[in-house]
Amino acid sequence: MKQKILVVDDEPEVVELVEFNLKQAGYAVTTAADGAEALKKTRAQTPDLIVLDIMLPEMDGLEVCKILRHEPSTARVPIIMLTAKAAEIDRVLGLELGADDYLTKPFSPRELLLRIKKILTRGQTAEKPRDQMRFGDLLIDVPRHQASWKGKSIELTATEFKLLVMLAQRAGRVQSRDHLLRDVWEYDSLIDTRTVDTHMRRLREKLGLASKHLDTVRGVGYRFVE
Amino acid sequence: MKQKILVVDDEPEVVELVEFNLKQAGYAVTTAADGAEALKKTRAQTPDLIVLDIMLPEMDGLEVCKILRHEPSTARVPIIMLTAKAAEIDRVLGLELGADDYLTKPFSPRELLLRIKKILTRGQTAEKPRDQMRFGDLLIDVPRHQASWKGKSIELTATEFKLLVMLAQRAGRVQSRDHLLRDVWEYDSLIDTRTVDTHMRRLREKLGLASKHLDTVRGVGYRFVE
DNA sequence: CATGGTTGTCGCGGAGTTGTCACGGACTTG
DNA sequence: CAAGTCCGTGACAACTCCGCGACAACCATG
Repeated sequence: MKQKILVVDDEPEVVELVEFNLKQAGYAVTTAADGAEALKKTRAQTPDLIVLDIMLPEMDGLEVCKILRHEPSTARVPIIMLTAKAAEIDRVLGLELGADDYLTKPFSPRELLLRIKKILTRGQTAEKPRDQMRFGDLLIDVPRHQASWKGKSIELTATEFKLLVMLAQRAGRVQSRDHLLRDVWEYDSLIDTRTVDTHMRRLREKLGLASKHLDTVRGVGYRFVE
Repeated sequence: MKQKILVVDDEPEVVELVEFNLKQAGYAVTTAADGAEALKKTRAQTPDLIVLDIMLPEMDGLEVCKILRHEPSTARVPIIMLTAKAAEIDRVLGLELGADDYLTKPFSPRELLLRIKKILTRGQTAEKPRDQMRFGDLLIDVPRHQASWKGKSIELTATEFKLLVMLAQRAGRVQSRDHLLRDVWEYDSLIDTRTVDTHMRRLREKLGLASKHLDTVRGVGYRFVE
């Protein structure tokens, strides 16, 4: 029994790219180009997962997400959000819409596939809320925008916090400076990649002992280790 | 839109009792008498919740649960387990099948209803707005449209009050200016985000000491702290 | 249409944050 | 082991962000 995935985006190229890759990977794919269509198709076929762009004509992705979450029959369908700008992630997280994951454009199809698999194979019991993460004594609470070590809160600036979250959410995997720049800063920013270093330093200073989670991978980038 | 519940038990009396009570409470109920039937009906209609007896002929409830959890389209359907003996609870828990709750027979229908409601209303993100909130000496009464500090009422304008309520209802979580604009001022108003600042200032002035609850999170937004 | 209250905008200024750069140590490579 | 690359560090200047005072637009009410 193939798993059904609904892809929602108003850019045909994106839809096509994603559709092709997902079908390749053995999923049954349906598509929608705007919010209304997305709602209709979701209700009709209850897909196993939805890939949902934030920027949509008329009704945007956040709105769609909200509505789906309020209808019992669709409340539990996992949703992966696509955002063009890193800044939008704040809104996704802040609204607590319960998106199961998100990705900033441009993204590699492989990356998307990985996340889809992760969500679909985890049962209901498996790791749930991504908006709060604990690594030993280090606690990261995204909606509260607060990190703490052994219960004592750590004061981080906006960028530092975002950087930490990005690293923690991809714990284990190395993130290149370019990648981090794209995700933490706006993706076409003209910022020097060495700037990331500086922010890592400041982040490490403030984290104190907890900075043991932040690994430098020489020649590649940084990695969050558990 | 009625929520669908599937009741699985091989004792007709139990099924009848539960079915009656759930229908009374406004749910759409289907039933199954054994494991195979349960699986078939679940796949066919994706109920919003399943009440599942452990003791079943042929394939028992634990088995059913396991199978459902492994199929993506059903993995997220909440399950309440019914057990005849308290000892069986250990098995339910031990197997980590991810039953969302359990009940030992004999149980009161009211008890079951309570648990069902609890499960169905959670997850829908539905931040049910409380109509009265207290934070220390600060009292916020939404229907009366009134806030008070140590019993003394605070005169707030319409916007100020709405702003306060929005923040308080999401206490702890940071709200970006954009988000506040969307919620307090309807939708895609063309209002400058800096306007939020001004209103925060006025709100703080009027709240006096109570304004300690209103945190500024630089670069992100505002947060109500308890 | 005058009045009083409410609401959105603007510009200023200080505190805090952020990006850059140059230096030097650490690690890699041949 | 010498040259080259890469990263951590300290310092600094530019900038951003938020609180504030002031003001004009708006709106209901008498």
